[in-house]
Amino acid sequence: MPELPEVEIVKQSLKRAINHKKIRKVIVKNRNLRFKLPVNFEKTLQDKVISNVSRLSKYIIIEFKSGLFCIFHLGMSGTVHIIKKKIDKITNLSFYQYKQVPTRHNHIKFIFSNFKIIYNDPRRFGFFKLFKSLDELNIYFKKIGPEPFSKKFNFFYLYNKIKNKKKNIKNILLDQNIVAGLGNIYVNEILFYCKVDPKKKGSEISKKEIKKIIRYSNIVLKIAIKSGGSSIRDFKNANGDNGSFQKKFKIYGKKGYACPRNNCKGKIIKFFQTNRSSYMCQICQK
DNA sequence: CCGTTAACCTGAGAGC
DNA sequence: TGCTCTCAGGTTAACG
Repeated sequence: MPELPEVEIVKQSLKRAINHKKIRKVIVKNRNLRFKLPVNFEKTLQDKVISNVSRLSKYIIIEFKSGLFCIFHLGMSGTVHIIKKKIDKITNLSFYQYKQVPTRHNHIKFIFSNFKIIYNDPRRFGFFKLFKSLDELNIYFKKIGPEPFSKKFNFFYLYNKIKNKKKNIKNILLDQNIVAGLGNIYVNEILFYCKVDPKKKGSEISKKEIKKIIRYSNIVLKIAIKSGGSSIRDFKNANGDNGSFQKKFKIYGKKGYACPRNNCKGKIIKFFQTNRSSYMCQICQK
């Protein structure tokens, strides 16, 4: 489900809620995520104080005062929920309040003093990992490519990465070791803006097109973050709010529609590239 | 090294 | 209603 903009949105809302707070207790209902949760997971995190929350690629990184790191990935269907504890003034009873609490697949609960965080993930492709130090963390992320917004993601970098590639540009851009954080929706959208055929080989992409890919990666992702991400099926930020970037999709999920480009008479077609759906206008994407 | 495929899971929606 | 089939925002182990 989540690509860079959605993960960024989750990170922002999560950071506001948990930064500088102490985890009082961790309760695990199901350890069988993408990777089995470490046996010491609950104990390691109990009573730890959070000193920062950040994002790298599609990962959220929680840093603790003690120097420990906990990272997690949402996979395809992971969601994070902040649930505030309210106290009824008449009965003095406390209860948790959330716009819509999921009933199933709540695998992990992080209990704080006046709220709790729930990790929900129906398909269980998400996962958590612990690292004892920054060095360990850096080793884990060593292969990940540059963030699309970073100066490292520039013309020379991308040109050298793709100039000899036989792989199609769509799959190149989905490769997290080339550039971090792009996923199926945003790669489809970016290539439409660039007027580039997703089937084109890396070696066939012109220098002009490389520059466009970099520029539109930045533009599309920035607008998506500003829109709160894309909520197609069930994406919500940690406060339960939907994003709105899905309303701005040009081609994703728009099979059979007319090309949204002015003066283009093309139709949007759908096809598969390595088992993942691709959309394009056959006339203006070359 | 490179590129391709299958596998990991559940649920929603389409078609019958 | 209900069955069966396809598809979904991601990653990675295993193979040639």
